[in-house]
Amino acid sequence: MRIVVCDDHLLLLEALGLALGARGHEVVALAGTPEEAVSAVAMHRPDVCLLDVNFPGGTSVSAIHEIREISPQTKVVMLSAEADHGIVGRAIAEGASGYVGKEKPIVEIVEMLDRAVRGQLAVEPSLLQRALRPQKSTDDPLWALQFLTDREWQVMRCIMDGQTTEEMASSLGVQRSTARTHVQNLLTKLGVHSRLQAAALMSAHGSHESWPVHLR
Amino acid sequence: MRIVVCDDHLLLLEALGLALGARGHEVVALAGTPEEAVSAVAMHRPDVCLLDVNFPGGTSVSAIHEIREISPQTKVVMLSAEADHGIVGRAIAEGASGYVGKEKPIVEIVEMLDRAVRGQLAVEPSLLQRALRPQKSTDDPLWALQFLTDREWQVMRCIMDGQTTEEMASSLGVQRSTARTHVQNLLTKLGVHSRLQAAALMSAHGSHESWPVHLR
DNA sequence: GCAGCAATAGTCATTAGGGACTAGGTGACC
DNA sequence: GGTCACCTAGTCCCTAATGACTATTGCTGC
Repeated sequence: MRIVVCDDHLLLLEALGLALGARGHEVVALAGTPEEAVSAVAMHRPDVCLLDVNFPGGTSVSAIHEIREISPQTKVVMLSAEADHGIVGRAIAEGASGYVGKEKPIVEIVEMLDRAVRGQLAVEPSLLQRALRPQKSTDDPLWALQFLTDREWQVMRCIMDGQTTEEMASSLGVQRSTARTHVQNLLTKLGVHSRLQAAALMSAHGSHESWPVHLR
Repeated sequence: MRIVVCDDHLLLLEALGLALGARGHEVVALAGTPEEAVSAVAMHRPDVCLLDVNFPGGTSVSAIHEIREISPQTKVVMLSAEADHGIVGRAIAEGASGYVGKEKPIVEIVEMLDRAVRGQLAVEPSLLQRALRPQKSTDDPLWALQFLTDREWQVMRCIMDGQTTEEMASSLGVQRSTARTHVQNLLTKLGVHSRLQAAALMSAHGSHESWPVHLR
């Protein structure tokens, strides 16, 4: 197998390259960022790209799409540090062929890469089940987040910073009544009754992942 | 060098073992948890133990102490995924000889291990500087956390959950006036003026690390 | 026994926050 | 040109939260 590996931990990158090389596979490129991975794939057209999911702003997930477009014969297998079940489904939906955790032994990872190259889906059945179950339904506490406007996301950040209405108004450059309206709309959309609950909602359910990309 | 490696990602564990082996070092044991690392060190008495800091509840840091006690000739070098500057100082204070990030190339990690074995401190100067600067002084926003009582930590958890005073009172099994007093004392101790600010303080500055161990 | 702390409970006055509205201005889309 | 979504700004009324207190109980350590 000809492989491109992408991870932000140089240590893992090099070590994994060695381990895969020792098993008779050819690691044609090491990438430290999804962008590097995309250009490496464009250049080398590998059989498979092993891509760490843990990059800020969902760059990994969007990289899947680019890679599949640039080099359709290249399968993409996601590599995850934590068992971040939520992202499995999105990765597969974007075109990834597999998803494997870093807690797995190398033999299993190689096995997954092999399955991906053979055209099979290389995901643990239990993970796949869990990814398919919660169909992003309206009873999800985070379902409503997608309806927040940009301004409301800014207001959300102010809330997360513990600002009062007046601080919020001055940092947004509007009247306090306006800031108040934004807060109120935000609370209504989220179905909560206080800013504190809104903050709790965000910090409890992976605030980072649900944050819109263009607003950090 | 005879090395014990401890990380919860089996992938990194194995790959790192291979990479170190390929450079002529002997990895005598791989450990998936700090506890395993401690017993592995007790059994093999290695020159150095490479220990991932990323274990919940600060088990890594306490493992340093145990390792140093069981096998004083064994140097401990911490391995970190994120540049978690805050923990560098604690690790060194507990007896670690070094601290290196996973984003470093293997040659540099081997170099650090070598320096640790030679009795030198194997920490990036910039990290060490940053670790020594904020002397846990009273101007640290988290300095006051150590003065919170157990009850106040429970109240803090209620606040983080977005509960109102009444919800808090019923979940703590006290009168609302009592819950109120606890909240007020908590706010005063933290030097903030609202529960939202308290929550922001906790979620912004690594809420997990500063939480007392016996209360999760 | 007494000092000190924590937990409990209460008071009063003030401010901030929230619910439910209305409404003007803007830009996008059909 | 009209509709719609969004940002803006305002009102009235009420509840929740905060600040600043006092006070009792129970436990711990000297």
